[in-house]
Amino acid sequence: MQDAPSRPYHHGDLRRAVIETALDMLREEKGWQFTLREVARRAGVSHAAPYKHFSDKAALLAEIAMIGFDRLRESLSAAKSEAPKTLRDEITPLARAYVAFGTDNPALYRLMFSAEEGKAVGMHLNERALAVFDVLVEILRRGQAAGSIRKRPIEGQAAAGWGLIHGMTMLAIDGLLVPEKVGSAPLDAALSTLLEGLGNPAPQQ
Amino acid sequence: MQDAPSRPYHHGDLRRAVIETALDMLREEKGWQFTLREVARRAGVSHAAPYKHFSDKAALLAEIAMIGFDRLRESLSAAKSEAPKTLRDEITPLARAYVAFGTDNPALYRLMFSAEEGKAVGMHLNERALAVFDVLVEILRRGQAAGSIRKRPIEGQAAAGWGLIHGMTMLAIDGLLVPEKVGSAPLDAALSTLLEGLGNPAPQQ
DNA sequence: AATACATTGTTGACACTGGCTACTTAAGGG
DNA sequence: CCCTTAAGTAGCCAGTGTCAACAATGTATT
Repeated sequence: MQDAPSRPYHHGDLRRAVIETALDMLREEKGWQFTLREVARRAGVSHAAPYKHFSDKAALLAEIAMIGFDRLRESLSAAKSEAPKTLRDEITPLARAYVAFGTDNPALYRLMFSAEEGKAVGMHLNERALAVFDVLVEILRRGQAAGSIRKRPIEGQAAAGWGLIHGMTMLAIDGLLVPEKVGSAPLDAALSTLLEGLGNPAPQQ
Repeated sequence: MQDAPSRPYHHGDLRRAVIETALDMLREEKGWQFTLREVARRAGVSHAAPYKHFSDKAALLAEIAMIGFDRLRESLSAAKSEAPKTLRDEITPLARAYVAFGTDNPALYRLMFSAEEGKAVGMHLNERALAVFDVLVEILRRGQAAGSIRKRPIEGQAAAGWGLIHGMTMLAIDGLLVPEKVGSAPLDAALSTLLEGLGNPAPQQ
């Protein structure tokens, strides 16, 4: 990590630098144009340098998408509340963190869910995506065990949860959650409806 | 509409043909690479011909996105049941038609929700997108009036509905609704949860 | 009917970008 | 001192959007 005014011939840690630069680009531009040359340019290296670390554009993209899922998971872990009293207390911060991740990294989030960007990679990618799904399943399972959640097939409940959050995230990214139509806090409102669908009639608010 | 072996110099209705060809392409390829030249090629005209009907690539794209929303609306109208007895009977076919539209036209659906593909167009595009939203609001409003739906702010309920359907559609397009994780009929299951969140406790199933 | 005009196509080219591939050059490690 | 690694330079090749000039066809006007 040398910061010498005249950079040394060898960058030292270009692989990481390229990934970081790419992530920065995806954070800034919603518009999804991603060129290797541009990444190299912004990383301050020649346009062919990345090829020493990534066999292919698709390879870089795939790795970035995976990292995206990892970071999403970190965001969710960080947002996890310690001793949630109600299901709402448990889910709300997670949902907010999820949507925030999407709106903070619009192009990255789209990339993560574009699939078929490498076929063979698809498997691993799906694994990581479905790992996020598992977090939700876990919460619901505990909720059912504790009796705060209706006894329904968990997959269906989790599908509803993931679908809702994913959908709200996408709509938010696309600027479609305009307040005039959808109210001031659409996510919270939607969550309320979801929670009423998940929770047992009695105890929940 | 002449089918003469040697096509006449003038296509006759190229504008429509270009749009139709483009829609075909978007229906086939999930992978979202869309070039004017390819459209022209497949439409059987020279690569510059489309410029007589569309000032710009963005213009064509914008028009196609709008048509996409129109067709989505038609699909929904066609799926509307006549005399639905329950809220579930009313919403299920609509939701299925919505998701089916997405999975049948993956690239088109993505295009419709990519926004910023023309800025100025964004307004009109959003109008049409939100028109779909209004369909949902209408159903919910009647449901509330009839007493089959909880009295909550409608925007929130509609946001939950749209978010859920949109999210499920996206997940389906991306092949993320794998049965092992998410069950055999994830949409129906998710709808059940949603409906339990929307409906009043007593009458609903 | 003949001619002018507007439409709608074709051809060809330009500018540019972008992925990728040699080949060359620096630097560090055995 | 050599050899591997990691960077730079140069360039190829394929596309793409777009424009300008030309050709065919239909339409209106005289």
